[in-house]
Amino acid sequence: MVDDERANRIFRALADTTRRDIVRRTLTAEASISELAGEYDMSFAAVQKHVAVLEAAELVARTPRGRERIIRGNPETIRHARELLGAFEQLWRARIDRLDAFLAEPDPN
Amino acid sequence: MVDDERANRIFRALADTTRRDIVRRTLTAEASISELAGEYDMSFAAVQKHVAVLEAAELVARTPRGRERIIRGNPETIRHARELLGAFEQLWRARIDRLDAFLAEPDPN
DNA sequence: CATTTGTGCAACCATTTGGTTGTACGTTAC
DNA sequence: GTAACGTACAACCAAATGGTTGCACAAATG
Repeated sequence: MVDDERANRIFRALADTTRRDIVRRTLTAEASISELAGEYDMSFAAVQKHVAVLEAAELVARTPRGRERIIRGNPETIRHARELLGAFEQLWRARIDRLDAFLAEPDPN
Repeated sequence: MVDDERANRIFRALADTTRRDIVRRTLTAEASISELAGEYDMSFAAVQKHVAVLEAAELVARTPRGRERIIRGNPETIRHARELLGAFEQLWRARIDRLDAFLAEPDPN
C-alpha cells in the first residue's frame, strides 16, 4: 500500500519527456533550477513544478547552496524502479519454468 | 520524439497500482477481461479502460477467443522499460568514472 | 428463439496534471 | 542601500485521467 504509492510516484514522474531529461542531466552533472529552466521552452515555474514532482518521487535531491537550489539525480531510486521491473520479469520466467516442467512431465498413461 | 512518446505511455501505464497488478497477473497466467474485472472493486468498464491503457503501451496483448478477449502480459515491453532505466544508471556511472579519472590525474604543477 | 454472458463504447463527472502569470522574499553584486 | 538574481508559491486555466452508468451487439447456452 505504502510501497504502491511510492511506485506510482516514481513511474508517474518518469512518464514525462521533460522530467526524464531533467533526471538524465542531473545524473550526469548537478544543476540549479534556473540552469535547468534555461534548457526548456517553458516558464521557470513549470520547470520548478517538474523538479518538485521528481523530488517527491525521490528521483532527484534538492540541496540549497547560497541563493540557489542544486538538483542532483538519485541513482538509488532508478535502481529501485529497475528492480521492480525485474520482479515482473521474474514472474514471467516462473511461468515459463512451470510450462517447461509440465512439458517434461512423463505422460501418466 | 516517437520513442519518447512510447516511453511516456509505458511509464504512465505502470504508474497505477491496479494496472501493475493486471500486468503481474497476466504475466503469470492469461485471463479474460471479465475474469480480471472480478478481481477488483470497480466496474467492468473501469477495468476495461485500464486494459486499454496497458495495451496502448504494449505492456499487454489482447487476443480474441470466442466471445472473450484473452489478456497476456508482454515481457518484451517490461524488458524495454528496464533497459531505459539501465541507460540512466549508465549515465551516472559515466559521471563517477570521469570523477575518478579527474582524481587520479597527476597534478600538473 | 430467447436469454445470458463478455465485450465495446459513448456520455458524463470529479480530480489531477501541466502549463501560465503575478507576487513576494532571501541572497548576491554594484 | 539598491538593483538584479534565484526561488517559492498562489491563482487560474485547459486538457487528461480515472471512475461511473447506460446501451448496443456478438457469442454461448437454455
